[in-house]
Amino acid sequence: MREEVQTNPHDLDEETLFVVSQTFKALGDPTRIRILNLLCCKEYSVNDIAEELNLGQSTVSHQLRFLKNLRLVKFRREGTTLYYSSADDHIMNLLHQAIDHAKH
Amino acid sequence: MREEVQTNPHDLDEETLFVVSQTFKALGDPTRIRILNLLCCKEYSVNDIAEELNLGQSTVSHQLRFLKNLRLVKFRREGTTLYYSSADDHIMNLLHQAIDHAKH
DNA sequence: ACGTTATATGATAATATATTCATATATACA
DNA sequence: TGTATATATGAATATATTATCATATAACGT
Repeated sequence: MREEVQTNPHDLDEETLFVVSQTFKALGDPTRIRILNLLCCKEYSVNDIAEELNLGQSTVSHQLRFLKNLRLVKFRREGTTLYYSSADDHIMNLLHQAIDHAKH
Repeated sequence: MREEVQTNPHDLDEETLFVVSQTFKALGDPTRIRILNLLCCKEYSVNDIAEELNLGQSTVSHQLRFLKNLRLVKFRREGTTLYYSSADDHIMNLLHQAIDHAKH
């Protein structure tokens, strides 16, 4: 028999809550928003992202790992260079809805 | 003449970045998600929210202030009781899209 | 004015997060 | 094998966030 934690019908189950909050947390940081927005239309190497957005290489790499763990980005290797691109159309769509909304 | 900080056409302006990240930050916490999700369909008093979600009164009040500052919720007074309800249909829509997405 | 109830606020402590620096790894090529 | 380049990683620090506790405020009824 398994624990039934969820008792209130108007509340969300823990798993959903975790996934949703993690996803929005990913979108809740300016640096990650800038990276995702950049990756909207084409792939970029780590260094290109750092240059385009004026960020440190390490910062970009750390944030890409974060986004990769959530499967929001993916990459492909070419020699020593890794080309990152967006991986979740649905979440990218949410992001752009919010950006459009923010711009009025 | 004013400072032109934004030089890269693929990057977002600071104002948009701030609004978007703040909004997603609001949705990036389990407690706030539960509150917003509860307020989806009807209004609740602070104490009712606390009871329904098994949270402290102070916690709920603090989070409601956060959400109110972002105009994601509004309230109406009746005697000593404040009834809170959701105030931004667009953002509530984003939230429910993400919840549906998370539930597969 | 006083007590009661509902909510807000301020301070604190615990935890999480983001960036930076230094260094490690991995691939390519001479 | 040695060097160069691209990226990843770990540690440390600074900052932000969250929940809790105690207390304040605000409205109401007596």
